[in-house]
Amino acid sequence: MGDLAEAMGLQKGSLYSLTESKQELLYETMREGALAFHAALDAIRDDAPPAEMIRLALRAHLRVVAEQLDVATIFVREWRYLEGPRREEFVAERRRYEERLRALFRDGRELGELRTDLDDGAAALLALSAVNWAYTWLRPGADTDGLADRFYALLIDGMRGYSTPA
Amino acid sequence: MGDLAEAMGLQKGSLYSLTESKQELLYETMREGALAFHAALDAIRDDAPPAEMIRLALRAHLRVVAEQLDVATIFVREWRYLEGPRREEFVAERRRYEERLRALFRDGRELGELRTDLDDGAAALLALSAVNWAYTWLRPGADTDGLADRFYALLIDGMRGYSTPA
DNA sequence: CTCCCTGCCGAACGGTCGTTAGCATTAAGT
DNA sequence: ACTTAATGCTAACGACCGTTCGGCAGGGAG
Repeated sequence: MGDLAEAMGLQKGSLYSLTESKQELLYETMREGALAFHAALDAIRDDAPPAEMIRLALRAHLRVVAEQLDVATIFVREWRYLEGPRREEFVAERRRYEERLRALFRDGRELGELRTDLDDGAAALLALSAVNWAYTWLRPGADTDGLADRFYALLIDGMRGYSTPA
Repeated sequence: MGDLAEAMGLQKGSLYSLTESKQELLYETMREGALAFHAALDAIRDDAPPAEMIRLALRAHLRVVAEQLDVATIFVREWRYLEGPRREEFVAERRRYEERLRALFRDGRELGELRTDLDDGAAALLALSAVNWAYTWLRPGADTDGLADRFYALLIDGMRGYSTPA
């Protein structure tokens, strides 16, 4: 709170006419993160084939991380300092997001675009790991679309064979 | 330190006849983590083909995470509270580990087992993201070998086509 | 011009936490 | 038996930090 006040040019105590508590601040930032990630996912066209949806979802997620690095950091790392019902709300929110991502892989399998023996749980976990870890190395201004496409290519076509024609 | 003392059945102050400071404790745990990860990588047979090396490296890493979850957590998340030269030492140590992993992908490409247009930087980053994120969901006692093999299969063969015959 | 509300200040409170210092106890070494 | 060292306890210090509270300034409404 001291650092925040200094950055705002205020006294420490003056913050409490703007927010209720530090927890509340953390909570609101978490909500902002959840909103940003879900909104980014909402914004991609939902009439694309499943694999393309996955590519766009990776782009959307990485873009949020790069453009709102502080919010993303809260959403990925600092959320665990939330207490009580606010923490539970976060866990539910994140589970919902992960489920949306997993659904993309399940659709891809069921609609025949991805391999029929795909373990969509592992696939979603792998993709989520990549994007969740991104806050540690992504720098604002990076070419997130290019990065997402590289990850997408690796995930879809693998590292062994050559890419199958589109 | 209070929690630690309580867990050891000691008074807070008594810890300081066993360690120099909290920083020192954090530093030693980080060293233990670095040692464990490197040792696990050393232990895999180095005469295997590159792709197999990657599979074994994933297994080795996940095993360390599951068996020494606390140490792995320090190595992945808490290291940033290290200060001064100890922090720099960690950064160098981690870079060395990442470089070792990246070399596996480079070898795979150069020796012809992985695709010739492989971006080994992105490939290593993807693999590292998966294993680094593991501390958030891996539970002790999990089947880490099976998990590693699932990740390996996804990374190598991709999610689209069927596995190429061995 | 006055009243009141809002925003901020300044200071202090209360709690937490890492750390230190001095003392008591015990076991080992010579 | 005397020294030495190790081990842990008690108590307290000092710093940090989130939060509270009384009061002051200033600007808009009446």
